[in-house]
Amino acid sequence: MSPNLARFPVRDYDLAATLGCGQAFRWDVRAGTWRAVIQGRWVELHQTDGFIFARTALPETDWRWLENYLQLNVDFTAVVRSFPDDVPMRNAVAACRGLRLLRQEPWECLASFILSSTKQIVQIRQIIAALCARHGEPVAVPPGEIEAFAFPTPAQIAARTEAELRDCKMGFRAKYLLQSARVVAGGGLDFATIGLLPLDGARELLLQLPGVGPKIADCVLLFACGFPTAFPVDVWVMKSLRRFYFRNRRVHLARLRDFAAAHFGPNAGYAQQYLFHNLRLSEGKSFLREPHEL
DNA sequence: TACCAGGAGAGCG
DNA sequence: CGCTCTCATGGT
Repeated sequence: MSPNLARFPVRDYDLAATLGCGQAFRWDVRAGTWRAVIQGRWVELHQTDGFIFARTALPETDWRWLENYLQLNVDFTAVVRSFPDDVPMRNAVAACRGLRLLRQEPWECLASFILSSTKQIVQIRQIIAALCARHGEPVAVPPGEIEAFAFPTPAQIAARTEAELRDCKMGFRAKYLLQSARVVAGGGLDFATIGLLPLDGARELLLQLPGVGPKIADCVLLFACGFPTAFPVDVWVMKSLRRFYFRNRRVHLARLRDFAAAHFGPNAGYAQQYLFHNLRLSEGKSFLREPHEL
């Protein structure tokens, strides 16, 4: 096989749901084919007949970066088996079976979710696309493909002004992104060590960054740092938990966290993603859809 | 047009 | 603490 092509056998993997569900914001889909830039590499994916097919712009000798990103080694059956056997979880798994959690780059994940607060997923995607196009490095793309950009490094963002970032339509989040970028670029936060800490200690470090509260911290811990019990609580998860487990009563975040740890088990973060998406689907929010043909 | 979005921080009692 | 208000911007 050509050195820029690869093929991975998969079971219980819904690539479209996984890439289009709003855990990562840089994927574009066209005719069932997904394109993005991961770790500075242009990559194109599609799924058919039990395989995920990958194409890169440049030759690859080692595909572990992609296998890791897609979490191909995760035993999906074991994850689902670890969920509580109750009606809300059974319904959620049935509704979005094959939805996986990705393993994203920590800085990109952190920056993306700093930009996510009180924004719709479509708008988050637009902000991040603008940020990358203006301040990220161009990457190699195959002939005929449109230009693509790496996610800007902490140093690249730290070197910008708040006004330049605001020009990417991120509003009041510009200040948070800039300040957090300067902390990370200055060595004030090391993602390599965060993954070695206990969950509470790792969360505490992230919470020190401006613009990072409990929800965003847990998104980074779950989506990028490998903490399977991190449990981001946004409005959707709150709504779902209140409806199904708290008789629609209001619940404090700390209490919710204790409940999640006790009830959802070692893959609580995975369970959270299923509850999130099942509620969104039931309320008319879809996964990322292809642009309409004219 | 009006509403609201995968929140966080500051000010208040 | 616990509550409320504000922060920018644009999709629906």
